[in-house]
Amino acid sequence: MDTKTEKKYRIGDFAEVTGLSSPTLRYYEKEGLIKPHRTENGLRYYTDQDTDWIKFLLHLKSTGMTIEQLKQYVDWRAEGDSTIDKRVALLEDVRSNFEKEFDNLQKSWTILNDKLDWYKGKVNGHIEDSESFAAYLKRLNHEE
Amino acid sequence: MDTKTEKKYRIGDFAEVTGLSSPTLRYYEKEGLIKPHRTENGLRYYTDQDTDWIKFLLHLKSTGMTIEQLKQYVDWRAEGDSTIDKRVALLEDVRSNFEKEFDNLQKSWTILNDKLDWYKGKVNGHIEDSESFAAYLKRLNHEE
DNA sequence: ATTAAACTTAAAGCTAACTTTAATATAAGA
DNA sequence: TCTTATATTAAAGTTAGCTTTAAGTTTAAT
Repeated sequence: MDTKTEKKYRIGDFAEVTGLSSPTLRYYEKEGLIKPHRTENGLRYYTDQDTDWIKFLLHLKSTGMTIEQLKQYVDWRAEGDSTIDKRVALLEDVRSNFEKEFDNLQKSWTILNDKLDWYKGKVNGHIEDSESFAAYLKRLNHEE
Repeated sequence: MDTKTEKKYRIGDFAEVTGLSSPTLRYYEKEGLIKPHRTENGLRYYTDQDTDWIKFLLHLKSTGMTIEQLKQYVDWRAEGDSTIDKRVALLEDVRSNFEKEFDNLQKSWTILNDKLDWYKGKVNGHIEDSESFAAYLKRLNHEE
């Protein structure tokens, strides 16, 4: 009566599922971020639960968490519910840094767009050829 | 009748102004991103125009432009108006990549926040202890 | 005039996050 | 059964973007 036959992925298939390479998966394992299962012959295999974790891990990574921080997170998780506060504190710290960086990025995006507008204005002549980009930004109130 | 006495910054002061280190400024110079002036004794100095350029460069950098791409941009700029199309194309390419990455970051930010909410719900008991994070995301319609 | 801080160069070193290599073993399909 | 794909390990190599070092020179303040 097996209520749920778990799908098993070998490293190559799991690499496709996650968008990572096999060497990267082995690297993450070596760094302690994943713990795949093994067949009786010693081959790695991964399950759908591992997929969930990898996806979450990749989101954390793109918010700026380093491998080392992720490792810390994994270790705390393995210790159980007594470390929830630490995990929350870590994630809140990551979020706070990320938000700062995110604001910077928005600013940079604005400046990049301004520059493209400036080029276009220059090319079809509705911005004075003599108006510097710095002056243009000042006029838009986008300078720092 | 000197209509405008330009302020001159030595590398250490310019480092403070830009938030970069002196070695980084020398490195950027070696890579062809800046061309400071020199005193008669060979010391570098920078002007307010250089500040504008560095600020813009740092914005481009944070949108994902590499040193190499910045160097290309600088070279084209030095060639004059005939390369405006190339520069615009480069910046548009950078913008497009940036926008994709930005969407990802927004998604990651959402997931990070969901995780923190999940932890909080778990701790003060209004999320079933048995509800996995994956299930929680599904309930919020935030899964991939 | 002296001294300390700041500058000069070229080259080597560092860090994060992989990627590649080499030599070998296991597994899956015809 | 044979062949080919995929797996195994440990270790070395790569890349971007700086940072540090070493040995000497210039500047600024006392």
